[in-house]
Amino acid sequence: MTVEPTTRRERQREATYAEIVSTSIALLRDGEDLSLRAVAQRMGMTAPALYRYVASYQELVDLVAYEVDRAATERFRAAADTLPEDDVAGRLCLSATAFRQWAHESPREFGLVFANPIADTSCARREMLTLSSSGHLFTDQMKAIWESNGFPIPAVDDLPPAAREAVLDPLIPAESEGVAEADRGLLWVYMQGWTQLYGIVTLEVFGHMDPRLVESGDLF
Amino acid sequence: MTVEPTTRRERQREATYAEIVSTSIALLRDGEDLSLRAVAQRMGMTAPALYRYVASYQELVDLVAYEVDRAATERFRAAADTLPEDDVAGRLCLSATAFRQWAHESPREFGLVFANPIADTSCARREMLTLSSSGHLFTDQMKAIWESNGFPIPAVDDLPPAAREAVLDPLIPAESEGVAEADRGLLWVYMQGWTQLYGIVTLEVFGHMDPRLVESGDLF
DNA sequence: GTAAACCGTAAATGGTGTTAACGTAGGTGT
DNA sequence: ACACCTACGTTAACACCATTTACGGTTTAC
Repeated sequence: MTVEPTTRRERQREATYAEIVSTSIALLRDGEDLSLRAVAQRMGMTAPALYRYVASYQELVDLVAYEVDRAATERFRAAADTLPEDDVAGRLCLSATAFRQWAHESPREFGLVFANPIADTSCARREMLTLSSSGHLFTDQMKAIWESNGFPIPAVDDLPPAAREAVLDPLIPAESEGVAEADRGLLWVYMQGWTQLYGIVTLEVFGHMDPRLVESGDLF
Repeated sequence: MTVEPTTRRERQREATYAEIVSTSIALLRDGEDLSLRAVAQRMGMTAPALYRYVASYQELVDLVAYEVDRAATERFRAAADTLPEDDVAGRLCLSATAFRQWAHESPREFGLVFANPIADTSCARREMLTLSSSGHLFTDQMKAIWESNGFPIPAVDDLPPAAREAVLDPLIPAESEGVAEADRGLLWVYMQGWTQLYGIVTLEVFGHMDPRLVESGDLF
């Protein structure tokens, strides 16, 4: 990963940096809400000290959101791993329902990651977004299905111009690596599936959906 | 509507009640964020006075969200009214794109109405939700299309059990009035369409979607 | 060994929602 | 017409929040 000229000071710094994030996550898990003061207090520090590590409250939120996404993705991956590797469709299905279940168990975390404005602050997450964990997982699984099933994907030339741009030069979590340009139509169907899953789950989590709709019309 | 034993006092109360909401909306429109103090100041009052009218900040938010939804729905309806009444499909399409455009123009208001948790506070909106304006508009338009086109809808007996419950006894904005029980499959396709539209728009507004995807794979 | 960078502190500023105690006008009952 | 009471507003205070400033002590580097 990163080079490690760990000059002890940098190690210590990195450690508290990690502790800040983990403390924040613990805070959320305990149902309290995220604040600089609360995080600092749990660490035995005062709030202004955190400004040595993060530039603002929003930056802390972005950091935590990234880590939460990373951790949650592990769950989605683990859910898929209960099936053999060749059951590609089943694996995606399990990951998707794991995503939904996670969202319902921890709506606050879900809101943090997936229902927080990103664009306006030109924040630290714009860069992180391109390498978002959950996005990578789902595109990978999508690719696995396609390589196995060979289900039909739209030709990249048949896409609307804006869509063609978007799949050829993605700004959004999508593992474009390893997908030939001609097969980028795959990303298009990924995006459509993702909006569907995201829409359902978000409506449910925010209470805009009938709570009695459990496992029915999921992805596909 | 309501009976009107307006004893002058009640009229005055109702007036300031309305002023609170309208002031809040004006506040949002000016880009400032909603707070009891800000609203009170604009009205020439002090913040604690507002507690004579709303029980908490969250209740104010719910009230404002409801009114914002009502006002926005007028826009969606007006957009549809640029087409003749028999172009039912075109009207829905226009309303949907108006919805999307509105969400982009006023993301704060959009977040207020559609990306705010409802269930946890067991709040005042749970009742309001059942008669949400935008939900009614879209179900009405859906019904108009179906009555004109007669496109295929799933039989209510073919639905998964949970879905059958939900369409027969809806908790969610859906104009079930005037739809025979046997035709409630219509509500099912409404919900599916709504999740799709909602998913796309929410992703876009929150910046999780490639900004270069403008008008492409909308509803249908 | 000395200078500089780093990391923490306390104090203060201005913002938030919310509660309590208090006055004062308006409408109500006799 | 008088007393009463309720509704509506005030001020003061509490607890919490992000953020800035100025200051002290360690750790590193030269």
